[in-house]
Amino acid sequence: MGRAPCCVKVGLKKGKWTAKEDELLSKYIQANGEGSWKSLPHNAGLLRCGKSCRQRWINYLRADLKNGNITAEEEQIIVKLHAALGNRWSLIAGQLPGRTDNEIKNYWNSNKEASSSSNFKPMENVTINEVLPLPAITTGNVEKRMDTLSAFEGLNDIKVKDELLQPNTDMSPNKTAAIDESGEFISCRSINASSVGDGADDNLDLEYWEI
DNA sequence: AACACGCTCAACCGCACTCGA
DNA sequence: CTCGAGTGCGGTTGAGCGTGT
Repeated sequence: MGRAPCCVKVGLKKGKWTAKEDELLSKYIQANGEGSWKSLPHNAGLLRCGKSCRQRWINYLRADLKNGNITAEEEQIIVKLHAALGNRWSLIAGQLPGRTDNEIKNYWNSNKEASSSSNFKPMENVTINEVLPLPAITTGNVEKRMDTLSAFEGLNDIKVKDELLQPNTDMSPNKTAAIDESGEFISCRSINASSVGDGADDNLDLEYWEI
């Protein structure tokens, strides 16, 4: 027996939003600000649940949203960030001003066949030798900072210093990102978890985005 | 013209997390 | 410390639309 749906109250509306509902929601938030989603529908005169209002506002009504298709530049960023972060759409959206997690998720699900195949190659000649902080990623009011591995090319074997193989707080060990000195994402996925912590000479199953 | 099929995307659902009492 | 309400997030669904036959 699961948790009851959020819109279980009798009379709450579901489905497509009307222009009138959008107007009510927009006006209320412009006057009173975001937050208190639970009570917002009642206060704004909407027969919707709070979650529905929040989602509608965040994904479609916010003034700073970008209209139009994902650009080639944005696509590149999405692919790289997805390789680094996996399906963490809100984090990815945080790096693309004007885009929402839902929009990026839909885009990815529609294009993943084209995006996921040929651009990743086995990583060679790389030693991961330093842990660097990523720039802070902000989602909503929450700022998240992640430790990552930094990869440098030009060495013969794939080695990771043992002391660097520590799970960070934001990613599981097999979903660790790597960035180069300039902050570009290079190595982003498929660190074999069984290798983590086994020693400096472990060969890791790494793949990277070829810049 | 009619139907089938595939794609897009808005919206829903439920779990996870946060925070205050 | 525990619990519960509120909120955030990612997965999934399904209506609508375009395209091919």
